[in-house]
Amino acid sequence: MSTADGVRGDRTARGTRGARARARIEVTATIKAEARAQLAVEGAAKLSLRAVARELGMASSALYRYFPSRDDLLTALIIDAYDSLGGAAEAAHDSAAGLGPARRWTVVCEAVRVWALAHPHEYALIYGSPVPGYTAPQDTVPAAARVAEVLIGILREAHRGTGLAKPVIPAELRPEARRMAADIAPDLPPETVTAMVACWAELFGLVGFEVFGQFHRVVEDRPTFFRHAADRLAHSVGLVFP
Amino acid sequence: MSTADGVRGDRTARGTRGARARARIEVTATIKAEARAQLAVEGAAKLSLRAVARELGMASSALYRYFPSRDDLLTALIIDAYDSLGGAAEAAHDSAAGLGPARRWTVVCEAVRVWALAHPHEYALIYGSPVPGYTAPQDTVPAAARVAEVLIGILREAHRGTGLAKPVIPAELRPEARRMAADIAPDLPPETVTAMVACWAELFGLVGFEVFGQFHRVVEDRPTFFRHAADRLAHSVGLVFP
DNA sequence: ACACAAACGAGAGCACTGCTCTTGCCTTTG
DNA sequence: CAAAGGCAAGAGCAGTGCTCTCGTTTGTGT
Repeated sequence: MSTADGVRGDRTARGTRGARARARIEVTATIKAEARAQLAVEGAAKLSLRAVARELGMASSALYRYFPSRDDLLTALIIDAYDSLGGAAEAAHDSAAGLGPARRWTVVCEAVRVWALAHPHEYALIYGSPVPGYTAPQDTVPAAARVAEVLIGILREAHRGTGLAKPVIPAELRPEARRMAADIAPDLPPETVTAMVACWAELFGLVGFEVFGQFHRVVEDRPTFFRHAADRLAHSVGLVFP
Repeated sequence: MSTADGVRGDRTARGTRGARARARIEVTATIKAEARAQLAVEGAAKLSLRAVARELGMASSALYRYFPSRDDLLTALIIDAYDSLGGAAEAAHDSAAGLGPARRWTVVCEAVRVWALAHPHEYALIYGSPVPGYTAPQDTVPAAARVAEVLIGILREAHRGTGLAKPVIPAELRPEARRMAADIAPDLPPETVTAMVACWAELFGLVGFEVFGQFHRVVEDRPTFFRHAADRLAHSVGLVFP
């Protein structure tokens, strides 16, 4: 057999064995780190492959061995950003293990907000206008779902106990609610899943408005405002506070 | 006096009198129109001054007589987009004059959604990542407030009648709520204004998720889903359905 | 009415970008 | 050990935003 390790016929860097392959993933990580640093300073629009290469002391053309195009570099950064945000949400959830579902919901929401404020350009990359070709690459889908997964987990646990009220839904939304529940969380009531999807989007509306400056001269005490808004979302999805 | 018409010493195009000034605003409009056309096709990232000039049959350098930089052109487009969205919201509100406040709220929300889906790149320009220097120019503030103004008008009218329930707010949010109410709508209860600001952000979270494809393979019957979400927002801000 | 100044359009040019192609080195592998 | 292929570098192309200069046109104050 031609490729000894179980990797399909990638043209470059098959496997992680060997010094060369190791160097490759290390260089890839270095490039991403430098790109992320420039992203944090200038924003996605001004991220320049040549500037990254210059800072790394290599020829710009050499960079194309690792990322076929600038958009592919951006896509890699997008996936990393989703991962970082997902990790932050999961860490916040774990750190609040002792609290009830409603409190944990708020904690996770606040973690999303804090992460977004700490990484505004990365947040813009994933929840602002999609900069590359306007259609999100399929690779980003699983990474994007991690925050939602955390929220679903909270609802699932509340559903097993008694801390979950079932929202009301009009008849015309019933079929869609059943479809969504079957796809997302078959063990939860369709009404809960529907409300959760809406709250999910609304959460990022709140965070986005703050990160992008839409609350400038409108909301001043933003932590308090957000905390209450997250509580309202929790209530709206059916979580009850003790 | 040196400048006859009451305009301060702008270096270019003082006043609207004269054939030259008229030609100037016409050329300005033509440039913006062509830029908007390219924006709709390619998105803000790929909007090119040279391409606009090429399409208009003029030298690229001539374009700088009308817009000092590419970012200034984008800023003009941003203001126009805010204006267009605000106009759509106002038109929807007027067309629903006969309905009650809660119904009108939903109608306005749906108008925002429809406008955003019809002008995705312009929506991305104003509510996605702020492409130019990351701080929104002050000129955009009044234009941005128009949608919020429509929603406030609905709440104001409901408040005069009996169609507005007062949301509940924790004590720690009281001062901020009073401050917001004083700034935004002193004639409305602080609780209402606070809930309205949150709903405002949440509305654009819902719209943004749909426009930017975050609902891909999650929500299918999006009009119905959104209508119900808008109803929930109305309920959450205190509007009661008949 | 005329002259002056401002506004204008066009062209050349600079520094920068993403990306491709070719050339030579060097590690890995059969 | 030799062939193959990953790798880095350089040159080069087409495109970009933006500046500067140069005639020309147009409006206006004396």
